[in-house]
Amino acid sequence: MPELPEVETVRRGLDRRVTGAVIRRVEIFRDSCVRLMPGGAAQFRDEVTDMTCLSVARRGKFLWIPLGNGPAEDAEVPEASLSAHLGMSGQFRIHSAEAMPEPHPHCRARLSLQSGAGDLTLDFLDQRTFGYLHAEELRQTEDGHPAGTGTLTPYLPQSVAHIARDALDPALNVAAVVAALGRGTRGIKQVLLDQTVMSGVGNIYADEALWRARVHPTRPAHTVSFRAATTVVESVQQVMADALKAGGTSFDSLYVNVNGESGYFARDLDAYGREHEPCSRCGASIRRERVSGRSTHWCPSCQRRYAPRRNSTAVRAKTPGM
DNA sequence: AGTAGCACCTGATTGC
DNA sequence: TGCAATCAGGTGCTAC
Repeated sequence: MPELPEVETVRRGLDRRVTGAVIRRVEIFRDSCVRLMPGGAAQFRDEVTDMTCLSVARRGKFLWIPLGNGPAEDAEVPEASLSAHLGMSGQFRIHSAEAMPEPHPHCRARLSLQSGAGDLTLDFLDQRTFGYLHAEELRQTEDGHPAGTGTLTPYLPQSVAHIARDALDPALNVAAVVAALGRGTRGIKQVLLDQTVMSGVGNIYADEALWRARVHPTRPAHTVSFRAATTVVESVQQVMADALKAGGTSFDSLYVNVNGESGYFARDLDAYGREHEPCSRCGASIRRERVSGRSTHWCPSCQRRYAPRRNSTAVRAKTPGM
């Protein structure tokens, strides 16, 4: 499930049942679900089999399980990382050995785990196959803070090193994010979606945060004031915290937690998916338009499109309406 | 350096 | 009814 609140819901579900368990068997049903490893599925199987899951960690939408050779102790230096990204449609499902169904048609991999509470299977499902698994090395974070949510250690997988800390990370450098949101020629929504500035924001919560902050999604970043950019960051943090409380947003069975259950935030969305419905703040009709390939929603009354100030000497092209 | 565009996939839904 | 076009919540590579 794509954005931060959904991935965090999955992380919590995994953490409760997987931490401390030992990976005993790996079945790969579709080789291409293992990426970023020269040896592919076979190498993945070799590197994770018989390793212990020390914890389940997350930064933005990236998940990883620090692996060790002995009993689970999150304080120790992990030997390796079992890393995962859910892409657009990835899911993890956990079943106890007694109640294990046949693998779902979209099941790409199944891990069999031995835990203190009994044997489990961990299925990785992914309809659109943009998600993936891999095993890799970890490295220390530069700031020495914990690498993300769900780990106390500063050890971060190599593949996550280029991703900024996420919106709900206490170690996030908010001032740097605010500065970045006010820089460049891209629209502010594009900057919000840039995972190297601040991670975890996807298409739904970008639209929601900008609606809350009353900022138009295509407004060029360099025209956004310090004050407005600050409000945008705070709105991102608030909307994600609200969504997390509701167990994330889901529209259908593609987006569920590790037990296959849906979250409830969809009914609390104010902009995303509400084209032609009245703005819950002012009543104007919510608009939708494709902006660089992504469906973008906003209130044309609360979120004014940027219109450069008229210049008496220059003749300007007519700016399109809202 | 910063940014836009496209490629990577499957499946459900919409429109002719 | 059947088939094609369109849409879906992400990331990363390439080329300008």
